Amino acid sequence: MLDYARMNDSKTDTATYEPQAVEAKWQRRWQERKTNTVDLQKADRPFYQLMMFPYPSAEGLHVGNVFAFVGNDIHGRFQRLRGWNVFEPIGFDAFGIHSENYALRVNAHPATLIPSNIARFREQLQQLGLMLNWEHEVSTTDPAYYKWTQWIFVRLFEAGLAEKKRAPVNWCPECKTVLANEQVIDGYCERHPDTRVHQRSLEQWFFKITKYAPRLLDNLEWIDWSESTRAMQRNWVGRSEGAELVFVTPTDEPIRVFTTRPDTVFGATYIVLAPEHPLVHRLTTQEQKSAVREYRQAAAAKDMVSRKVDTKEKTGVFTGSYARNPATGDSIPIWVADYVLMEYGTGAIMAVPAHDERDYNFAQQFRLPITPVVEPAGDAGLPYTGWDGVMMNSGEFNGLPCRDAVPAITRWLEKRALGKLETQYRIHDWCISRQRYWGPPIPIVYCDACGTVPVPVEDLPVELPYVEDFRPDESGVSPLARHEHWYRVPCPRCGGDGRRETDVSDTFLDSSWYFLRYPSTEFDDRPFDPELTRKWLPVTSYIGGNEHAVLHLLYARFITMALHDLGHFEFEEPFHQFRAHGTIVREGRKMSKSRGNVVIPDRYIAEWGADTFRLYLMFLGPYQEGGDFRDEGIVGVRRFLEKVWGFTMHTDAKPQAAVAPEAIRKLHQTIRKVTADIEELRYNTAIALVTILAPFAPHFAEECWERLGRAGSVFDGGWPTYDKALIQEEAIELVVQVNGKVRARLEVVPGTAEEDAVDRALADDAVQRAVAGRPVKKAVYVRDRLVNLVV
RNA sequence: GCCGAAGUGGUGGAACUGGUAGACGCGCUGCGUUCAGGGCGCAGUGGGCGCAAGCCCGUGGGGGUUCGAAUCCCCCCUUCGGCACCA
Repeated sequence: MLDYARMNDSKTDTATYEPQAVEAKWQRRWQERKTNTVDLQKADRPFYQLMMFPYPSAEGLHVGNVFAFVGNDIHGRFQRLRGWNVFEPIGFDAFGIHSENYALRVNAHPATLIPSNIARFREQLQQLGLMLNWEHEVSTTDPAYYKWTQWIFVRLFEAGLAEKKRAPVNWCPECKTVLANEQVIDGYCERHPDTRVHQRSLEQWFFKITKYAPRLLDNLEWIDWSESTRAMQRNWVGRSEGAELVFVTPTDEPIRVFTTRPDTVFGATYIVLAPEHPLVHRLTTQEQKSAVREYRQAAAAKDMVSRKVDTKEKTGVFTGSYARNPATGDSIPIWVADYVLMEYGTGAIMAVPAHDERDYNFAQQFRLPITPVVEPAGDAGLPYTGWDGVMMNSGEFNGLPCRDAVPAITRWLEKRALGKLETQYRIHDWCISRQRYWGPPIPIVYCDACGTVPVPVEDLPVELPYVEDFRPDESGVSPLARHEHWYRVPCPRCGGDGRRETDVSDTFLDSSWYFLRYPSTEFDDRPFDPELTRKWLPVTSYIGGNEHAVLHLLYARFITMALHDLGHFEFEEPFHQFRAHGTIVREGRKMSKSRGNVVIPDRYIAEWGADTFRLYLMFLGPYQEGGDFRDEGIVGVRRFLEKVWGFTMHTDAKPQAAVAPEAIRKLHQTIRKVTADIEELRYNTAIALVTILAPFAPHFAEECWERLGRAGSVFDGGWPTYDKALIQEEAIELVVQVNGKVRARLEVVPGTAEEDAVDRALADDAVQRAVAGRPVKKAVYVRDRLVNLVV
């Protein structure tokens, strides 16, 4: 409703701020004038600002996407204003179970849904006013893209980094496919929080990421990443330093164990094998045969969750055999128990009940001997697991501190070939096979004569056929296995009868290299042009959510390292700088559809405009922590823009107009502060001060720029610099403290000498009252800041 | 248990290398705007005492270092996130 009286009241002679009109105008103009594109070949100051490309869901962009993109965009626009040639590309991660499940639910085909979802996303992204370079858009479902995803598979296969093996894998009965370890949360499917994952033994393709474990960890020390993200990766890769020790058995094969405490080997009173351990069978005596068989069957029936949950109640069974403790020479019993896991270490442990909680529980339960070999520094009961102690009951090593005993004892055993120092990693190989439809087919052909044959590069891509029946089933093979006309092909090597691999690859393979593709989208004969790659990569700045810390970010690092080792480029880390942003909650709670508190960006943009919405999202809290979205808050940001609008419309554009020195000084102080804030991603505090709005509210800034009579785009105008001399105040407030408490404030000229400052402080009434006649013992002077008088 | 991040008014959050705690916003209170108000303007807004000038207390809790601590050190508590029968 228009109120003319009010409009006259507000003394507006220019139209009021109408964000919708301003935004539509500038979005159109940016497109026409190609404001947001950068010539990748010619650019001489490349800056690659990467945001995590979205999965184009049917629901459209959610506020988490918007928060992430706007944060990236501000940084990208800012760097551009500072003179960099900023490349800010976007794409769509459209393959995968997520899309496929949605298609199944609404009874449609993903191949028809995805294009319309992408169209919708494009429209929404346009509305946000991001500085996106649409000429380099990618979609992982485009054969021109996944041709190279398959090419990466072939390269890794040829390098021996991909292998097919039968292995116990995580099977989600709901997804009807295997999951990578990274996709299993506490034994439940990442996508189906109520569905327990169970073990199933299947032939699967694995990438040997474990081979890269040491590098994936070591490089974390020098890459410039958020500490939280690095910590998550460190935990996930999980390095343990220790030793591998050898326990001789009656069979010809000894038991190898991994331990982080080789110093305690004299206290190893029994051995435990995982139920799946290959030696169990041969080490089981006749009398124990049925008991062991029964136990192993029970363990196999348990799913991974219940096996890992109960940590106190231990179960196990004696094999009837004994092994020789390499340190004491004693015969110690060999047990089988499911608290030892086949996937970690060697699948066997030496049990030191005096110094390990689990072994202690087990020993008590089965009345096994407990021999202390570490004398604790203080008085600690058993089990004592600390490192502050000295060896006892350990022969010639008695009296040695634990830490020194580790190398000493290991070396002593090594002389007799019974041990060596060893490092273990928790990470497992990356299972990339998916028994589903909506993904790039794994480019392999099986041939009776030639075996496993990779599809030659010139035959790529292996296109995903359009099939109506793509519903997954329990069989453990992909729906593509039901389409004989597709999988029956001649062997690429001998031309004989061949059969395609029918599994498709994990979505995370698609997204593990998209940033390599962006600069090179125009080339269809190479995945990434060597020259452009040398110029634009590694990515200069990557900002995204920590939900991808151990999935996408780890896989992308691995693929980059592998391609580096194969000689494709110089760098081995894809993202020199990565910053994790926080999450947006609403009124203190997580957003969820069931709670009905999801922020729908379109609505806010329609009501308030994209600039206000962008600004508000950034104002909520520290970008790296996220914030609480409250509807009441957004109005303040809008008022702020309106104030600036009114001010701009009334400003005389004549540059020589006399401006108060005070205003110039404030401006320069602001420039200094805002420059530092944006560099550090402290967007919330930068906004509170500014007239320098462009990275935050780009349309708004363009409009003001134009109305102030400037030519071109504000983004080509450069970032203002501040003048140190102009920041200097003419008079500053000097705080006077007496015994650390503020008692007075004095106006002084900058650079006042200590003596003068103290004299002036003492002359002040309030200071005199506080001093109360006592002698001044000491005076602390911080130039232009404060005087502290100690009495 | 291990690793990481964080605890500041009614509220979201500011505070540079230790130097005026509470910027900026929301909310609230009062006043004004010839009715009204999801508008605008002005003033106020950490707690306590006081007519006032002013004084005292205050950054999760307890110690410490310092002329001076939200900030540094030690111990503890809480919240969030990651890892976890990982040997």
